[in-house]
Amino acid sequence: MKNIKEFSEKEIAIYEGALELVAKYGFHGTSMSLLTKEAKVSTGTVYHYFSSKDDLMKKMYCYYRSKVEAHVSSHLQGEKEYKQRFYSRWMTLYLYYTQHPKVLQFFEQFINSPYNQERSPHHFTGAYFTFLKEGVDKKYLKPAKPEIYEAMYMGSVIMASKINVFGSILLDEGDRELLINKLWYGMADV
Amino acid sequence: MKNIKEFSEKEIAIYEGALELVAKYGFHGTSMSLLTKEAKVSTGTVYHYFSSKDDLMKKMYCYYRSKVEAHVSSHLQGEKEYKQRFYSRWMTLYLYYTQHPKVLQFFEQFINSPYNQERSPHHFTGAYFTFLKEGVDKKYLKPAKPEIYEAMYMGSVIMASKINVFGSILLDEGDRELLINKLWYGMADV
Amino acid sequence: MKNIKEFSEKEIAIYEGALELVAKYGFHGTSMSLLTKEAKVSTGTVYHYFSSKDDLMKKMYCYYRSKVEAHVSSHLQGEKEYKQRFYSRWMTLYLYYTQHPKVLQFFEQFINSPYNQERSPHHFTGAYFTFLKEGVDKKYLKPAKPEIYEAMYMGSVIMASKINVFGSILLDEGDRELLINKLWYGMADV
Amino acid sequence: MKNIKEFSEKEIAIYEGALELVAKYGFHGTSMSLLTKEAKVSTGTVYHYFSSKDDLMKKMYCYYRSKVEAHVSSHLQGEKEYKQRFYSRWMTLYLYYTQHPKVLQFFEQFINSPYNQERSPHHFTGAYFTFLKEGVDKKYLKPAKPEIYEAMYMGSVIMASKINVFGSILLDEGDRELLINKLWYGMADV
DNA sequence: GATGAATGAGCTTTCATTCAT
DNA sequence: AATGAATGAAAGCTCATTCAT
Repeated sequence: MKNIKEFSEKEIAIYEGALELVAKYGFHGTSMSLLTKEAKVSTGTVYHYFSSKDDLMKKMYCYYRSKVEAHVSSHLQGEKEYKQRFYSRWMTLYLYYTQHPKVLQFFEQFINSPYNQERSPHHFTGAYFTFLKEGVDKKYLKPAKPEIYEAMYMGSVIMASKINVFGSILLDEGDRELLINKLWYGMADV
Repeated sequence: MKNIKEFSEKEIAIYEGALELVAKYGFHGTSMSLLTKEAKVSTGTVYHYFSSKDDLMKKMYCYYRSKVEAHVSSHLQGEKEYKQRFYSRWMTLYLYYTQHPKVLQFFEQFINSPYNQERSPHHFTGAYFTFLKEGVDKKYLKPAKPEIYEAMYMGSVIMASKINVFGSILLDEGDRELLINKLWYGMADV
Repeated sequence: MKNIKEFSEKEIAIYEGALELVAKYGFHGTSMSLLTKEAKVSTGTVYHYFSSKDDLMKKMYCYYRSKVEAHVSSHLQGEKEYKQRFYSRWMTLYLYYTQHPKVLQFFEQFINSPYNQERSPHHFTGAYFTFLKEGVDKKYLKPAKPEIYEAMYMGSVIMASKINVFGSILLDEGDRELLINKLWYGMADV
Repeated sequence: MKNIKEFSEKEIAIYEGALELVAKYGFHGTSMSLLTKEAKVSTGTVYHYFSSKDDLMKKMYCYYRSKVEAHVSSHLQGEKEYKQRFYSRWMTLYLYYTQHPKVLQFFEQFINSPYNQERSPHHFTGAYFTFLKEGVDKKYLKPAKPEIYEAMYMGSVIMASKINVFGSILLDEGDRELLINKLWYGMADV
């Protein structure tokens, strides 16, 4: 896996500038000229690292997804119990999104746009699906197609994050635990 | 509420053409010039009915939301039991989205774009939220902030639809009922 | 054949502006922004009639070639003798080029550029080649591949025009007749 | 005259890369960035040897013209008769161009572009014009302005080469001799 | 109501050139 | 001498919008 340290200063400045702008103005509203001002690089530099605006957006999606994946992974270290991991995965992602709302907004825009050529239904089709499938295979979760759990688990974490980020209401620690509990209660093979 | 019959042929042609294009090319890729070709109307006609592209997109969102709301409402007629409505609302929306994937794609793009100025976290903040709040108030659902249920209910129906539309897997009738059952099991005050 | 009257005012303004600029600054130096100023039309108008700069240049080549062809044709009316036509064709083209040096310069640049995708070696591969082939077939010219005559005839008319246009010397009426005489003397089957 | 041995490896690589690209893509299409890839040198290296793209093109024209001039000269050694030289000059240039079509294409593009600031009508205004003038002065050719002969001689050799290079037809040894014969017949003071 | 040619600001991208290494 | 990342002016082109018909 590509190490984050491999990115040059300029590349990171571009990614960070673009994140700011896409969250604020959307893909359409993020013009190259705005980006060069925000990231404080020249047009030529953007095109030195990326072959087109599309290419930038696709690589940017990979960049932030790697970051979030690394973040979630590092928060799961040492947890062995499935139920504990079920809580942690949900909560870590939720907290990341609510603390980094621009990443969430970027992901949501990307996933629902024509940039998403693999047509993934959400941001973490890999690791999270595997985790839920493991739950079914090892009988922590009641027998069912893992996609059913994927819809419930990913749907709720993303929607809860969006309610927090977009809306006015804030779910406190207790609310969040309640939600995961209900999910677990509905899904687990007690 | 504006009756669907009030729309002129041209207006509908514009909405339908735009739906096609937004699903295929996104907001960015849906230019007015492409739209006039797709809808077989002149530029002038579009600007006769809509004051700008923004105006078109916002009215188009209302148009399709009204259609879906009317569709859902008509499927709930005569159902009195909360649990029955809990099933029907979820299922009807799911079936509508999987049968009209372009509407889903349009809604998702709209909600996550800067066009969504009210910053709604999903497509049916009104009726569906009210329905879930009613469940809490009337104690059909365990006591909790209705937003918790909103995240679980709306998150799962949208995510399940997207898994069907974007992905390769198809949830059959049994799968769908299983999913709603798990939701109900997690949320209901049995 | 497309009648010149079918071209709109704007199209002609574009062709005339482009001719001016290509003659002065070459293809590379003829930017769209210069062209819109010269032709007094907007960028959009250029792209309304032509799909790209390449497309404009190709259509422009056809436009001026048609004009020159029509000019030459109209000067040959009523001439029956091959030798007389041999003189007239050469002279009419020479006079046209020296009186419209920008057309000559445009043609020469076009023919030698990658725009010339049919890889014609000169501007009038059709009518002039046919005329020389007729000369061989009907034995007005000594038996030989018509391409030999094409090289001599077209080469000399274009080079003579260029010597006049680019250089400082002017060939007078007598000089021109001398040249055609020598050509005829070399080529004709006396 | 600058000896070819004085050019460094890099300079030659640049000239050869540029020849390839100009023949393929024209002046416009030959960007410095393409050139550095083709010639396998860095941008800095190009700007070490040439002060600008214009400078490169002008020096490149001199470079290849020197090569062709040297080639033609070496083929004329020992020939004393005017008629023999008349044949050899034409034939040698023709053979060089048909064997090095990219040089011909480069010359033609250069001559007809704004790079040609001296506005030479063809590639060898020096030596070839002098040779034809000598023919008139020494009465090998009929009395006439040497420009008349220049148009016929240079026009035919360049056009014949272009017919071969661009077109499908190949003139064989006999055809070529026929052509020069006709030229000579038209021009010479028998 | 309906048309589509015309507009021009602003878009994405290119490219000759510089300069620190 | 040689490199190539960085620059930014300017290129080709798009596109929301206007308006005379």
